Amino acid sequence: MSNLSSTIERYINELFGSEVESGKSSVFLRRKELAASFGCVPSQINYVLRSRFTPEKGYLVESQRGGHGFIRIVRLSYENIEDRLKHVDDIVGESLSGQDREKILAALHDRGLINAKERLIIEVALRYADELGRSEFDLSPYKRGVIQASMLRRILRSLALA
Amino acid sequence: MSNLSSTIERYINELFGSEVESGKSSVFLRRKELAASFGCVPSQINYVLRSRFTPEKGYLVESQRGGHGFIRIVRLSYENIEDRLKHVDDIVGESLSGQDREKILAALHDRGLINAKERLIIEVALRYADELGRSEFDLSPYKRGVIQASMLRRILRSLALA
DNA sequence: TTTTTCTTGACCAAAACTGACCTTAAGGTT
DNA sequence: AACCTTAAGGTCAGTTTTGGTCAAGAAAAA
Repeated sequence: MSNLSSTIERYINELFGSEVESGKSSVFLRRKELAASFGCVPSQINYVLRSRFTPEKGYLVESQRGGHGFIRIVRLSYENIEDRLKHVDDIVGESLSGQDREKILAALHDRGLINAKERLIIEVALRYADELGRSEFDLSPYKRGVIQASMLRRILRSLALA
Repeated sequence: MSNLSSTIERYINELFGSEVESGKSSVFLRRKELAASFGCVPSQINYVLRSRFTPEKGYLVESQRGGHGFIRIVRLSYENIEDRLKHVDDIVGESLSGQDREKILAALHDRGLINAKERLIIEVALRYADELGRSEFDLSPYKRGVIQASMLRRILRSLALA
């Protein structure tokens, strides 16, 4: 529990403050300073970012090297995560056929969980994965469906956090 | 907080003014004057242009040496579909490294071509493809980059057409 | 015991900035 | 014209300042 990474994670979360509702808040860090203040090597910070502040969890991380470099963590809001997450596993099964895909995306769109543009992006990504699995890796339709299902689950999870 | 380059970048952006809707606006500079007014060497201006006013960010830079020399920065707009498609192919190369991915998505986000949520979806989809290519199919980093590049191209093309 | 997560340090990459040296254009001089 | 001078801007390599990556070992969890 009280390992360094979790401590640093907690510290960064405190930096975000308690403004739970704001749609999109962000925090700036200096890698070297942060590492120094926790008495660890700088790459430890990268580890924390890589393992805790991922897009899959609703965060975007940007950075700049060189003089006045920085690390910026963007959090895309944070509300009734539980509810929305619950839907995701309900809605997306183990494997997704082409027809499932359309039906599910239509349903998500209807329910207002995604808008038209988001639906388009997801659709294109899933179809590309399907096509690649067929033409490049010669996968069975079922396996391709499994891949699409996990990709969709990931996207929806990250969206649920966002 | 900010470095010189970013300050100069901001200044130039102010020169463009807020006429967001004029199809193709441009700005003229004298390199030496600008450098003098920011108290830096002239080549600093070239650095700012090279790093901030790139085609990827939607700009073209022209210049003329000699007496009455100048630097002209043109802000491009992509009104018709062909231009947008061409721009997509322009900025997404053959293969994408993890850093290319972040840079391109950040640039598209900055320019308002995608919003934070859309960026998150794309990011998660690309990362999933990358991870799958690595852990499931044991692909080389380059090949994984190729896959991500084509996936991103498809997504952006579909958005350009929409 | 096996697997996953954490931690570290050596090495790498990129951004910012500077200054010495190069190229090009305009306009005057011969 | 041909040449020279002056007034731009361009390039490049070196330095400094950050952050990034990766692999190996330690610690914790399963």
